[in-house]
Amino acid sequence: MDLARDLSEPQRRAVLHDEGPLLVLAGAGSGKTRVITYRVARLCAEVGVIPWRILAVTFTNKAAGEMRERVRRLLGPDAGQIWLGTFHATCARLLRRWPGPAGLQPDFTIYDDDDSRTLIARVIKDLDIDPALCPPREVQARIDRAKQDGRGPDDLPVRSSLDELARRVYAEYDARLRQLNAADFGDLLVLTVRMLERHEPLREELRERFQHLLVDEFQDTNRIQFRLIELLLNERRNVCVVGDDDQSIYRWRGAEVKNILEFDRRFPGTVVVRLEQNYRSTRNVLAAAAAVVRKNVSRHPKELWTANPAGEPVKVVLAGDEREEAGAVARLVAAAQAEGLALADQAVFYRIHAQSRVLEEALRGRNIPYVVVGGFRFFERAEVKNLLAYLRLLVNPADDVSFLRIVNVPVRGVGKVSAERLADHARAAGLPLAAAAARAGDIADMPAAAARALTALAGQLSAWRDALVEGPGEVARRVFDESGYRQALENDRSPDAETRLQNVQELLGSIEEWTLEHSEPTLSGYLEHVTLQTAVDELDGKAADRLPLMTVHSAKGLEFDTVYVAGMEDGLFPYGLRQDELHDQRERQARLEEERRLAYVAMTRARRRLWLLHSAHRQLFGGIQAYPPSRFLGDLPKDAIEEAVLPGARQASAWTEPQPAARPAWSRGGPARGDRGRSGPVVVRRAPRTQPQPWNDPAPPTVEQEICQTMAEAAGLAFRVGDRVRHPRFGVGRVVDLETGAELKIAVEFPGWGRKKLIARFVERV
DNA sequence: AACCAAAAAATTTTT
DNA sequence: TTTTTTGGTT
Ligand SMILES: Nc1ncnc2c1ncn2[C@@H]1O[C@H](COP(=O)(O)OP(=O)(O)OP(=O)(O)O)[C@@H](O)[C@H]1O
Repeated sequence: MDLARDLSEPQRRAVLHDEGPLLVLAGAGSGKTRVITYRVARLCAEVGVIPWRILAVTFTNKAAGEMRERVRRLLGPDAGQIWLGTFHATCARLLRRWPGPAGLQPDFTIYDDDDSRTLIARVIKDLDIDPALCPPREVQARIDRAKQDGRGPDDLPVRSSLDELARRVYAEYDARLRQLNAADFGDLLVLTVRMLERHEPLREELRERFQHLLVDEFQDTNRIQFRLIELLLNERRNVCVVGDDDQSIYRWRGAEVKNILEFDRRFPGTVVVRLEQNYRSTRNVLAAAAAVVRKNVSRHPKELWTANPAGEPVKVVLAGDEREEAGAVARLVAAAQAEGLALADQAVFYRIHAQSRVLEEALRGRNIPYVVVGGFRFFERAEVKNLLAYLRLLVNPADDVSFLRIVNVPVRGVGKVSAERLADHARAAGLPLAAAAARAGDIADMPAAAARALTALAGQLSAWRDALVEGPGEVARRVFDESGYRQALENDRSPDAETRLQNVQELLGSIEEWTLEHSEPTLSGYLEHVTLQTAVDELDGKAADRLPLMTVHSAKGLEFDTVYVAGMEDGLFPYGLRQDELHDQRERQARLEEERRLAYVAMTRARRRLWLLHSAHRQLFGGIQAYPPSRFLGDLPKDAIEEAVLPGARQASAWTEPQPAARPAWSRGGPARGDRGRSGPVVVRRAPRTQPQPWNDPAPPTVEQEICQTMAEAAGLAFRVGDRVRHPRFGVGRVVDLETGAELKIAVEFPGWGRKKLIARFVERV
């Protein structure tokens, strides 16, 4: 470990900081994560802190894995002992070790978002509340928020009838979770905090145990996470937090920037270290990003400079529609790859997942391998969740949500009515569904066929449970075969049945693989690993070279040589500021600032090259609309950027007939009335911009020509303005312009024939 | 109970 | 536009 070589002077100060609270507040790419990594390594190697006495929290499992790997390189195998993970994973680990004090039983199930919503819907039904008055999504959001703030049902404000309903549902939902021996994501934090608050001996034990706490990305922690840190700190207060208030992008799910901005007030005596040098990006990239975030009013101004070269200007590209935009991205990626830049060193970002599809199509069209991070995740697919539900039921027989999921998968003649009867009976008898199913014959009004199926299922479940000793992989395979689910999928003649079968096979493979990688593999451990996966975990490096596609949120903390941001339009990025939906001006302002920070995060992921693309028109959620360029593009310093207009956007006037309301087609109740606000897609009438350069003009090629050129090169058609070409009919001429479209076209000036537009592949270079 | 067609809803961002 | 829910038929 060579601190002098690997760290700047302020970084070293943070790494060498002795005891007491430490705050590293610094801009993007300034080496904050490196500080945590080296500090952990040094605490172990030089200060002599025992690795398992260190707790370091990262934002994603992937970040944790990378940090562990780096520490391992600095420290050796002891790195495996460090408590290193996300808040959720860390809490799950604590709760697994001390389930009792938290009010759980060992092998409790962790419910993901979906499971939790399912249970909430069920509770609403059981409480005889009209679901129309009380949408499960809405209630779930309230419960989540409450848990993030560490509030129970009785702490909820009651200002409306929905508040009152939500409070009742929350109370019953929590009671149900305990009954089912389950915890939702929020509970992982809530139960851990409550356990520490209420059990002094355990609190003291853990305070004694963890001599040092370190938290990365502290700007996006919420109240209960802050509380957890407070509870774990002993009188030496060895806590090191790092973050950047400009990168706080999770306010919407309860993150409190205050946690970092007021950290030194909450912990008097905090040593504050600022890092002002960016090591990641070129000067142009940094200047562009800084110009966007600088406009925020509520921020702590900070210095950020770089010794890196100015590099290429940031490219701003206007496309006619989302397909042209996607095509341009695909071509640029291919061109960069042809120049030797691996796909994994590039990345495409977007504001919302719905944008990925058209990009995927364009990439498939060019045979560019890609991976979509987040979105519809593998473990969220119905067929995968079905098998997982069986497995969860083996580990936790009280898991009624899982039972209801699989009770008729594969179809075994237990329909809605029978399932409902079973549930009523179980509730009256105070039994879990699986236990009630074992004696289904005793239930009044239960059809004989359904009763037989239920008893058989119960029998199978207990047989598989007995087989758990054979290992997770073996049991999973048996469940898939013996439940008849495999048969059902094989017999299914629908077009995507094959994919579903493959997905389940992949799940079985994933279980085997996980089993091999762990010394004491338990099914319960695997299930936890699956549920606590974060989006970017899929990006683990060992796979083949693929282009990552992700939302800007998922990109936080990552870096790539070249970054493409698609959809830089007002109404899409910034998103969600529509005046007619969001009346509260303060809230609007706060959201706009968060969108700005989001743009800052997106741009500062780029090391060398940054492309910002936007479309004049876009089809999203059904309807086609005109979108003005993102206001963030207007903030970019002119001397750090270069603008280009793709052919589809040049004949803009043809496109700008008045568009109806700027809202999703499905919610449109006629044209929008009144003020649409400054945000959101509006009708734009854009004069065609930059004319193509005359061929004899000495000016350097415009970006659009450059784009066309890189695209052409990628297609194996390397034409530049000025090249001499031969055409079978017109003879030899000189290229004066390039144009993209479905086919690359070039404009050629032929002596005697004049200027001709030709499809490039019919022309030969001479 | 199972299946299919028609109607309704949904779209930020995620652990 | 796509996905989920519903209602009606077999
Ligand atoms: N002292 C240094 N000298 C050279 N390179 C460094 C130094 N410190 C960090 N880097 C490099 O700079 C890049 C950014 O570092 P790091 O990810 O630690 O920054 P960060 O502040 O956590 O970034 P962000 O907040 O944007 O996620 C990395 O590629 C890292 O290897």
